[in-house]
Amino acid sequence: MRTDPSILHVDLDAFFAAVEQRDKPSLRGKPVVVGGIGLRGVVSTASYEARKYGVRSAMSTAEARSRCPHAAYLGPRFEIYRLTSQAVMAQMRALSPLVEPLSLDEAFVDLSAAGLSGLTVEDVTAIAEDLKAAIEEASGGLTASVGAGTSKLIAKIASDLDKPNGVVVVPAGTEAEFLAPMQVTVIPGVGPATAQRLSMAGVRTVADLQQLDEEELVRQVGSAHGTSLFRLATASDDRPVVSDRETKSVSVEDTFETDIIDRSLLSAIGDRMAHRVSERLQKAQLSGRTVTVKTRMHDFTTHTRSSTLAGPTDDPRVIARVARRLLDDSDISGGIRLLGVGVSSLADWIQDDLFTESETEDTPIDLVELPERPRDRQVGYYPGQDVTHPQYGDGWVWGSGRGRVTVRFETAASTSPGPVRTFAVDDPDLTKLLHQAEPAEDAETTEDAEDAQAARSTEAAHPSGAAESIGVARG
DNA sequence: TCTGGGGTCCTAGGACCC
DNA sequence: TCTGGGGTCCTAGGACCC
Repeated sequence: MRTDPSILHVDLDAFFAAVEQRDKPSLRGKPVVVGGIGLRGVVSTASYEARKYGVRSAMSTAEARSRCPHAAYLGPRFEIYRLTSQAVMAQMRALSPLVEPLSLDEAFVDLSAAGLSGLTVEDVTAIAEDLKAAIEEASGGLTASVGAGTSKLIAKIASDLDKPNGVVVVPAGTEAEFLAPMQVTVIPGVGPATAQRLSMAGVRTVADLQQLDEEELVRQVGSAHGTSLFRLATASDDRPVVSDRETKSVSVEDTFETDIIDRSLLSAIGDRMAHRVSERLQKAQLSGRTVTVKTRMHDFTTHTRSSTLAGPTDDPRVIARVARRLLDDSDISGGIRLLGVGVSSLADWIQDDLFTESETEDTPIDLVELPERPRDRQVGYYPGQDVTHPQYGDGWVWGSGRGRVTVRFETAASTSPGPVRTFAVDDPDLTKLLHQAEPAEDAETTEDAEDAQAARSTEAAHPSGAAESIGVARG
């Protein structure tokens, strides 16, 4: 066990909202809510001004709007947050080489790795104040709250006690009494379900927890959880600060504004998600063996289907193919509100493509998958088709019918959905992008003839014949 | 107008092998 | 023919975190 409070936990105050207030001076001092702004959005971060009205993280945006109608409601700008986060993390790394980021706005810093020892409460307080000043300077005015103690648990809990813009250092040797009066839910990992079980055993505070013996705790909440909870409650937490934790999975998911029943539309969306997962795997130089498809029903019940390949892949076609098969095995009757595609069992190397053949052996799937035949061919658009518009940029067809086509615009790099707009099918501004998947027999119009031509040239560029069914022309 | 999106870790059961 | 244990891998679901 450490003998001085050398672990810091740094937590940026209302991070997303604070960045927006930094970049838009008119929002300073006003309620700001960052999160999903659609029908089914939830709040990511509320500024302190908005919290006065009861707006909280994870609350539905609809409820937030009713509590604080005059707040500014903003969609998240993750790229900006990421850059700001990097600048902040750099300040911590300047203090100590051992920094463990937990998210964009939180990190542990181990001062002992900086060669600092025998630290008093006054020493650590001064270090924390200096760090806060450096963070404020480097981030363009963001404040942080810092907790310090002899362990991660103590530092983490301490950083929450004087928010925003505070510093709390817990002296070595006082940990158990520091924790004792607190509710068990202050311990990270104790959520509603565990709290409920513990309360049935008469445990509400950490002091209650400290009275329980380990075997009893394991009986209540299971082996792993019970053991770790017992250690945390008695403040015997010697978990190290770990600077590079490996990624275990990569996934993309989307909740739809309204439930989707149409299988061909879901397949097209699933293909897109597979491509985005692949892009992120490739960027991180990762590949994985297990593909998972997640569906959430109208009643919020959630199901996953997964399939493990013989070797790792980052190939969008392979991920899309497996995902499509898993989705075909899923019950979507009644419609689904969410679809997700993920890859896990990650390796930092990519096996040759050989395994792919054996994987698909028992479930033959055409290398070039065409979207199912559109139900409404006379409109000339089908779900998933790539289009472009001079004003809105590149997008893809979300749905069509009755002489109109609905398009979702999003940039390839963005993970968040863009705007959805509806056009007349003969709108001259809406152009079909060259697309592999358009069946050749439909090459009646000039555009379609170009499509067929493009399909052939795409074929030439992919001698395997395995051009993506979706997204060929996307930048 | 209920309930996001990105993750991590754990459990439990079945298959399969020794 | 019956009875078994242990280990590993895979799958599905759940709790939890920011």
